[in-house]
Amino acid sequence: MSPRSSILSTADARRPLVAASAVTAFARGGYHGTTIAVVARDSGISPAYVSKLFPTKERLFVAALEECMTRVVEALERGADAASSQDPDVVLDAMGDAYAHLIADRALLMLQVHAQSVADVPEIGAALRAGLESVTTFAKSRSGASDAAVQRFMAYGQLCHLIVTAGIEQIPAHWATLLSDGITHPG
Amino acid sequence: MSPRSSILSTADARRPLVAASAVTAFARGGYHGTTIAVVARDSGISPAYVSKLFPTKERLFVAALEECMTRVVEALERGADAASSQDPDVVLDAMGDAYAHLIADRALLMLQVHAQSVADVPEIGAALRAGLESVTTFAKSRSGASDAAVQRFMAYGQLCHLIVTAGIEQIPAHWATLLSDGITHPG
DNA sequence: CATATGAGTGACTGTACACTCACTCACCCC
DNA sequence: GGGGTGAGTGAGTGTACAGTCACTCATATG
Repeated sequence: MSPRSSILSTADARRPLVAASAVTAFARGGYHGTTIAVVARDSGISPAYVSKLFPTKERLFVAALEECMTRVVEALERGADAASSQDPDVVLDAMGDAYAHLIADRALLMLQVHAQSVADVPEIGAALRAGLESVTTFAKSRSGASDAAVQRFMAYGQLCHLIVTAGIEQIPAHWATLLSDGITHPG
Repeated sequence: MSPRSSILSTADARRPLVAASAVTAFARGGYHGTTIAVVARDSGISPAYVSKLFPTKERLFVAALEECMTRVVEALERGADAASSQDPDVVLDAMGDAYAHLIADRALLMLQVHAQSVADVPEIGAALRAGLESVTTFAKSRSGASDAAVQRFMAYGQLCHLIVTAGIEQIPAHWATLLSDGITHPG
């Protein structure tokens, strides 16, 4: 243990930390709207080193997205484990609540929306599909719900994304409450 | 450019044409990923003149989004008019089919996804909310369906956006068909 | 014809950004 | 203590792009 200001780490140890910073940074500005310099600042390292850890911006975004989708599945898992019964609809509901709780800070939600926006970049599209596959298959197999119920689960998840990104939950008009009704918000 | 080939028009007549080009251009690359020069080329005018017609890129995007949302409502209207009965659920279904037909070329769909992505830009967020308000209120009032049915209509619309942007419809796996099932695709 | 008005542009400016490279320095093993 | 390996950076480079401006020219009217 050197008492020195040894901030040295291994590249392999640093990469996931940078990916975690990238999640919040890209969530804020999207793919094109976020610079490597911002991710570097959030990570406490130089832009040059970010580029060394992730050879292209695209790869950095993919790493962030993978991190994001992993956290989503973990949240669903925790929700399912905490369900009051193992009835498929109850489990699915519990997953929905867990998801709503997870995205209270908006970062994981926004990143998914941004990813949709640039899914035509092949590597990003592939990562998005992989993430959706794990979410969907997990929701289906863990809950044991019908295909239709899982589809509905995902559909209302997407509606939730729209409500948050567009800021609909703060609108008092009837059309807005109609959309938000029953969608669990962050406190 | 040779003065012969230039066809003079009024700025007010040209603006909507440029907005229409902007719809497809922004749909392709999103807000940050699309340059004014691209819109200019698609419109057959110079970048400088695009900037004269729309003083900022932001305003240009807003114009495109407004055009987009207007076309969506018009499509819903046509769908409702073509419904086989005036039963609320039937009308809503007909609107869904009309929407699916409208977004066959993906441009109007992609633009909405891109708009979500940059909805934190105040003017764009406002335009998005305005568009969603007109879609939602129209769907509700024209169909006469329950709030819950309209909410479901919108939720599955969002799921449709996800399916198309992520390219899920081409995946033969079960998780993918589960999501796409019953969502009308373009031929 | 003379002059005004407005459409439309070429050339430019300032800036921002992804990525590179030569380099420094910390740590480890002898 | 000396040399090798890899962490980490400062200073660039090339490029792309939003917005500006002085200008040309077409048309309209007296």
